[in-house]
Amino acid sequence: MIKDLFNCDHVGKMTGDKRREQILHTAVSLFSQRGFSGTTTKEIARVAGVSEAMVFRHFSTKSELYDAILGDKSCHDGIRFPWEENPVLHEAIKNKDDYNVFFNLALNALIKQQADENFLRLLFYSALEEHELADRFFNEFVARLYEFIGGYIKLRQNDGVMREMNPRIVVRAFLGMLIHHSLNNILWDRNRRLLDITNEEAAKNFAEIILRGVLKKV
Amino acid sequence: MIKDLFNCDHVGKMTGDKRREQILHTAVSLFSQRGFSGTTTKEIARVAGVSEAMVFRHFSTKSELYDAILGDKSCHDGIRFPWEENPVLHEAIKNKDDYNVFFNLALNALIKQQADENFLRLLFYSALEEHELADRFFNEFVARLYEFIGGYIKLRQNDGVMREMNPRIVVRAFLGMLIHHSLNNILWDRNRRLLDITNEEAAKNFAEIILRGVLKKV
DNA sequence: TTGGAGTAAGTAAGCACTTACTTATCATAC
DNA sequence: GTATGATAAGTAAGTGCTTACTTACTCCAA
Repeated sequence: MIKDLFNCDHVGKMTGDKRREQILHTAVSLFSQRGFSGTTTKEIARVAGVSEAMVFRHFSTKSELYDAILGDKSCHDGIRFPWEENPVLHEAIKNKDDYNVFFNLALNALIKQQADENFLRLLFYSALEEHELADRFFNEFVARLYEFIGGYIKLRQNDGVMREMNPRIVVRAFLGMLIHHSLNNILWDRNRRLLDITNEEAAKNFAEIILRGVLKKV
Repeated sequence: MIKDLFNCDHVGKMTGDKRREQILHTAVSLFSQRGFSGTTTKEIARVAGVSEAMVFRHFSTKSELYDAILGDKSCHDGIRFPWEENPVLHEAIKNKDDYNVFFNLALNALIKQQADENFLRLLFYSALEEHELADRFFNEFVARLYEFIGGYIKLRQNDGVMREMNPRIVVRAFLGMLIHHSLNNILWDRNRRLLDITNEEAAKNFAEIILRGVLKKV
């Protein structure tokens, strides 16, 4: 019963691919909690419910196990762009509905970051530890996000409704609010002592602030 | 000569206190670069230019060495409030010169964060590793910062010049811009590929955005 | 001559990783 | 249907090296 619900706890033999995937997910979870050097292969094996030798059958070194995260499907799920499969955002952009563009971007980001706490932790660990993962995420995701949001701002500047200023500074300010808010909730203020608001409230306020900051008239 | 410049490299005997301090500073530097579990006592000793036994004479365990950072003077230098010894900010607050209040807060924060990269890295490592340092910094510094800036916003709301909204959300948005910008410069975009601006430019733009976001009329 | 600064050379436990072996699975031959 | 054998999943018990930490000592200035 329970084994069916948590298919990771499956006891007995598994197919190679399934076991590999399970070890990888266990590793991601542990690396995100304790970092690379804070995680031991012994513990990965223990949590995955196999012997240490099995870990090394599937991944020849601990580093290779970390590197394999890059190629993992669920990792690339974390790198899903906001404009993909988001008809509401598409509509808002088409209609040049500035508030809903920024509100939607904010809300989506906050929800995703909240749901994938582990991925955010992993990303920060890998940035501090200067692992390729951080670099790749930056180049493949963040850089494109800057182009996308920056592009929209430039468009609205050409329309004459937004003030002339470096669009990328606006993007940095906006993403700063979002990431900092998530980081507070995940890392520093888990019990919401300083600020306890819903994602909707946060998205609404951040969208308002950034728009008033950049629009010529509200 | 060099030994005088870098008083840490002093060879030969030192007084106990001086050696203790030097080992501590070496440790802070290494912990901030590689995290707690990524740093070995052997390397701390090597970089400090003493035997490992000396490290354990001054600090009975590796953890105690980490904990000692909390009590270190230079750590509390990192925790220096923006309203201390900053007459320009004081003046701006007294005159209710909103732009200069926020511009000053931003510029000071950015300069300090840039100068003390190591401290920021240490703070993030300790937050991820759930070390007391992060908690203490949050309670002693961040919480008070929220009260201070939030208090100013509330004051200006009572004056009728700022919109009615949760002041703490504004503080979060503002600090988010600042910290995220520094984090980008330190961690992800060291060569300023995405955005290459001076601290003054950043402070000016961030102050403008947050003020337009919260003021009734600019 | 004594007390504190300093070290060389340990120790036990823990680390990433290996070896030599045992079990389960399943297609095929009978 | 059942025995068989190849193959892949799995492990217990290591390997040598590194880790945090200790011991038993030397050196030197006051």
